[in-house]
Amino acid sequence: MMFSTKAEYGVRVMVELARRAGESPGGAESVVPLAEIAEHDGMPLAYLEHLVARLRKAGLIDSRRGSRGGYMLARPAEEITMAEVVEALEGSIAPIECISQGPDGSIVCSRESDPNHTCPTKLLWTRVRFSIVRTLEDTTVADLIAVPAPTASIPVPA
Amino acid sequence: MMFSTKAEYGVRVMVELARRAGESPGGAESVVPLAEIAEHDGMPLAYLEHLVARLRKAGLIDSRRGSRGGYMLARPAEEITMAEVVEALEGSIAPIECISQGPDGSIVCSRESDPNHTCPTKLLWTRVRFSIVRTLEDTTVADLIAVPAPTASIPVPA
DNA sequence: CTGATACCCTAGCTCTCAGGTAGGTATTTA
DNA sequence: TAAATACCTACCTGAGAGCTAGGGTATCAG
Repeated sequence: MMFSTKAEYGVRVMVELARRAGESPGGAESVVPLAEIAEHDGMPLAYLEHLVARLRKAGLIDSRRGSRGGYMLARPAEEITMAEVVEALEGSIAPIECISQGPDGSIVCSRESDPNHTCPTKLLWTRVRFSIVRTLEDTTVADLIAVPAPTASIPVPA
Repeated sequence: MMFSTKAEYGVRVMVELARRAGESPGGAESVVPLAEIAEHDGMPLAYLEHLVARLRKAGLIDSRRGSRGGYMLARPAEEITMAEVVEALEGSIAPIECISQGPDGSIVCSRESDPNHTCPTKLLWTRVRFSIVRTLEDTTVADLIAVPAPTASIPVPA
């Protein structure tokens, strides 16, 4: 297990916001109260509030306070990648503790404090990290709202 | 952080075994005592013993007991993939707790106990898992023993 | 204005588990 | 036999995931 439920829950919130954004019949902004999402998906409201705070600080969602308030996506669902969402929730994406991304974008291995002792596994973790990031960047919120209908193609066990 | 030091240490052990296998001048089998690797890489010996036990049970290394005993790779370094190593150490590869691989190879989401409620994030985690596994399968122990000079940047496969 | 709604913030709680220690037994070589 | 080494089981401990608690603050309906 690698990502925590922070990513799990957070992504589900984003998907739910995107779904309801398409629902609004008039020109309404369609802000969604968090309690509604929490109940719909069976996630603890108080915990979601923490995650949503991170998403807001990352500029991925906007909020409206007060009665009739709630949250909405800050940008169209097609323009929000999972890389942004996951990074906002989990922090910098690193497949293993010793690997991180420096401010200049280069991959840094904390085992290599001694410069003439390169870490043999750095190549592996760099590759893994790259493939994860690329996959997350290639998937947007919009990709996840179009889940196929549960009716067809799912065989019901006897 | 996603993989633990189990993967980190275990991979380093495999690489070290591969390196010393190429050293033997005669036709010697070149078994390596674990204490030697532990000291060379600065890893705790008692902890390594646990990890090595997993690698042995997975058939990735062989052992010889008694004085002058030690460990050696069970197969050529080119034929041992990181997917095997990491899976032996960490268990089944899953990017998140709710996702796992069923016995038939299909990806299972534990949130989908209710068959008419498909999990919207399953697509994402499936994609991420697939990209991780593919990267691990494409990298062998042999790829890591040839560490480039500290100067060069690290290439990433397309 | 007043209350209800719902966002927003800070603290702290609990249980799991990564990461490691300890101490013993079995097996081989010299 | 003595030393070296693999092998096994049990235990310990700090940190962090995954919450809960309880307040504060902005906004809107009436």
